[in-house]
Amino acid sequence: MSTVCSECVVRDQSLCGSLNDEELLTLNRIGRQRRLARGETLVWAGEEAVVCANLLTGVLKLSATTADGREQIVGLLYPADFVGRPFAEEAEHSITALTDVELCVFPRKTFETALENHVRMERLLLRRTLAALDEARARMLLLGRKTAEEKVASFLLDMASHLGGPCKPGEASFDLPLTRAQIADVLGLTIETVSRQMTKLKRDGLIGLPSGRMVTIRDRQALQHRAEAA
Amino acid sequence: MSTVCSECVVRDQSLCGSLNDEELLTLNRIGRQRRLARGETLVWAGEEAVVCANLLTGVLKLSATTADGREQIVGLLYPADFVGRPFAEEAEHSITALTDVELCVFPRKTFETALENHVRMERLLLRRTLAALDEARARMLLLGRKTAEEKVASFLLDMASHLGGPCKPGEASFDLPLTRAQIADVLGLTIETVSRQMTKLKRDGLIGLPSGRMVTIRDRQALQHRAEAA
DNA sequence: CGTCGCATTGACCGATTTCAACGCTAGTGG
DNA sequence: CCACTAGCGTTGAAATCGGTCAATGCGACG
Repeated sequence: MSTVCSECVVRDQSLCGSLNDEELLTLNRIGRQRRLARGETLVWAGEEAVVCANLLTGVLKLSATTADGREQIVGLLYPADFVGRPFAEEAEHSITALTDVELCVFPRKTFETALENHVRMERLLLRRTLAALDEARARMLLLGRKTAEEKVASFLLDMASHLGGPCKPGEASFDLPLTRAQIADVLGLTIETVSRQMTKLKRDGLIGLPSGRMVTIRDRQALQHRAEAA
Repeated sequence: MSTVCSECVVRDQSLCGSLNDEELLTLNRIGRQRRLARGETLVWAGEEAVVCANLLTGVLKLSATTADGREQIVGLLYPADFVGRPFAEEAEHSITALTDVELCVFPRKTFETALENHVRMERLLLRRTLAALDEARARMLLLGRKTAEEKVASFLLDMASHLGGPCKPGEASFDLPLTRAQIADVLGLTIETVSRQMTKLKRDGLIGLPSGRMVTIRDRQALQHRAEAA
């Protein structure tokens, strides 16, 4: 893991891509690299939100819970995504590593100041936040109006586009970074329903499940069809 | 409806609150007042997103639909809220008036330029977008993990805080701007379930339903309790 | 080999949907 | 003035999707 921003693996895709070399030096000074093991939590909902970060490698989940412990995953973060919530004293959501993770962490307050001093970065964050809002709303449609089968199909396509490289037309394989329980928490279902829907899709030949977390998209078009209609 | 920004009903609460009088003049020039009747649509999902706006009076809904016509309302907008999606060519959601509405409308492109020239406004939009994202995610928890009763109770409390004036401790009455069908589309339920849950809350004395759209919060605390636990 | 965590499968149950009837209110036109 | 209709809301009965509970399978790891 390099300690120099200019050699960063997500240099051009992350928010920092908006900075020139000189500005990067400033950021370099306030940022700190950090690793999280699978399962570790960076931020706890309800506690003070101390940090922001850029995600370098791995996958994070953003989750909310009811008072009695039901959990809903409200977002997944991938490399180059911005992590955290500037301008909020208290964290609304927990942020937890689904895989081992590398982050470039900033103290939130310091980062907020940096934002104000680097308009282009602020602008980029605005665009990303707007995009995240669109995505969240798309997921509201999924949660509120889609059937279990549609949810699972949509989820698999989503994962494929994030993990299976740039959208290939035909087959694609990838290793799910989530357990069935976590998938259930993304989709607002139970473990059992997720499992049943996946075996159904497998039986119907749309996907393959060679082993535990491995998934192969066999017929992307049919899958897309199931993600939309009843 | 005044045509001068400085006399605007939402002058201080809207995005424009970040502008000084001189800057307001610039915006005054590009903005145009517009009324929508209940049921009229400002933006259609899938079409080019031509406008942004500030909402002056009334309530708007933001909605997404599946290919086969199921609808999910993904947001409600109240006076002083910002309307539209800068930096997107195509609208992801339809924007429709739930009541008669007054707007201050800007051509999207022009508004984007204005944003870039007025950093304080851009900054304010960033904060609002971050807040909207938090809200969307809270609603994801509701859609994915709450029961019908919890959804309806949460919804009523939400409406009360928006329409019943600043959060009074005891009773509060308001006129719902939504039909039962629209409430169902907000909560990811059916009309019938919404109706049944509301009569249940009424039977139990937590709310009153004097006539069609009128609602009285009788016991806010009990209602809050039902919004959270099973 | 035993255990632990995760995944699958089956049987049953129940909350919510679906389908259908009915009621209320407001507007309309005879 | 009063049927008559249209739109919205309520209520009931039946069906269903997904949840719950419980058993089993399967690998990895000590």
